[in-house]
Amino acid sequence: MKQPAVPDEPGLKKSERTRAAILDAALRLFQESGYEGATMRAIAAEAGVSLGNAYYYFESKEHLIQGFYARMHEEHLRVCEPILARERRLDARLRGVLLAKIDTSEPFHRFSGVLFKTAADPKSPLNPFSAASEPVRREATELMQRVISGSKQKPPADLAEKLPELLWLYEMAVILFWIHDESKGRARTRKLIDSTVDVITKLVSIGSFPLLKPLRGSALALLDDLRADALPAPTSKRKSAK
Amino acid sequence: MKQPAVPDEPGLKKSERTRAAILDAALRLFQESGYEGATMRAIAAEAGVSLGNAYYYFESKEHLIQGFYARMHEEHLRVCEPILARERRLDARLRGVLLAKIDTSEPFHRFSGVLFKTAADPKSPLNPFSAASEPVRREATELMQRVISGSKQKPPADLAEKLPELLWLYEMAVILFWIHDESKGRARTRKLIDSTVDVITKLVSIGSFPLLKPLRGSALALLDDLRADALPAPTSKRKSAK
DNA sequence: GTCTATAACCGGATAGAC
DNA sequence: GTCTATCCGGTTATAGAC
Repeated sequence: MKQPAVPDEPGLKKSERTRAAILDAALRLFQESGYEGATMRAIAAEAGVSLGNAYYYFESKEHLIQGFYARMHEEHLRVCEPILARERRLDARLRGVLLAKIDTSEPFHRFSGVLFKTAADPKSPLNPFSAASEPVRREATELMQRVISGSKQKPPADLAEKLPELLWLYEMAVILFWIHDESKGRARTRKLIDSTVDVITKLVSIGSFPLLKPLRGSALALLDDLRADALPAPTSKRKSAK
Repeated sequence: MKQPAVPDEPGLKKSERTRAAILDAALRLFQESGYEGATMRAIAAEAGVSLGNAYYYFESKEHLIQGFYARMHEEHLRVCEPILARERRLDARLRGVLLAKIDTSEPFHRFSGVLFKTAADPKSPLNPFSAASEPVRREATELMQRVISGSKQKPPADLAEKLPELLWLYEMAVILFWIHDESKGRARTRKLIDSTVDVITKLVSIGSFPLLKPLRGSALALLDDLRADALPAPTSKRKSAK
């Protein structure tokens, strides 16, 4: 019995270890050579397994990226804790969470374009709207819920209900911008975050003016349409799996 | 052999005809078998040329999609003419142009996902923000300019200046939604267009309220940041963006 | 010098033996 | 679970034909 790699991890079955070794090798090579540069053959070799064996654990090269997602989100959560514990203003909380996101993502900026590329395909399991991404999506939305509920500002009820999802969509837009951002220190993305957080908190605070009621109604109806297409309704039970 | 295909087109050089034949074959096979299903070998065969020859005319499979873009935009323009001649209200003009867009795009919905996927890659020439896409982008923005200037409604000057670009971005968002839309007759995209056109025209009409001046200022500054990223801008000095 | 064709190459993915 | 051998399709090298 050969030990593939990472041979002395405690309390893990062999298959778990092999799987982890492949994922580790992949992430290492992705950072080193980019997504295209890291061939499946090289990843398998780096992990000390055969090509076919790598495919036994990961259906496709794209599926290796799922692990990347999960690790990045974990790291983001960790970094957000002190921010959410410290800040009480909505704008500071939102700004902190977004800056943390791009900071923790920085090591992967180089191949994030390819990542987004595959994520944009409606058929890809990596698509953030897909059923496969539901756990990640829910966790990210919950983080936004915490951003709101921990702040002193209280938006009107109908808006508050949709706000976490809206902010998640906004976070995705920021990430999209970041992917295209080649400026030094991602200065442009930082500026964008500043500007947009400004606009958003202003929108939320004036959102309760009676004058804007019809507009708010239209906008919220719009969000319902959006979700109907992209996501199964969040409250619905798991009645029919796709 | 000697005559590739489409042998009796008038007034075109052989090379032009060969090029057109390859593009025709590609679009035909894309619709028939999807983007992945249509292999370069099959496209070449369908066009009556060798594989190597197809690559002489089109640098890569992706480059075949450029032709698709151009044709779709042409068709869209054609269909928009009567709408712009007829309608005078901003909402009707905008709605008409967007519905025309998804209607003319319908035959290609099936592989539009892959299309968008490649377009999302920052390095791809198909990326709508890239330099290579500048002509298409400019033409689409000009169409939005016509939508505004031909309407009875007159937005405030600072907003009017940015509006065509904003509406183009909005159009892109609608297309992104449409790509993911599998509902019958694209009912969801149609509904989305209705809702968003509603919201947008309301925003434009209340956009001149003095109350909203600071918000408008923030939003317009935001758009400047956005464009600075998309188009190579005069470099600002390294001021601490923190 | 513009076109066209054939024969590789390379890497993602699969089949099937052990 | 792990391997080797192979397929398949995008892409490239390169040799000739017009």
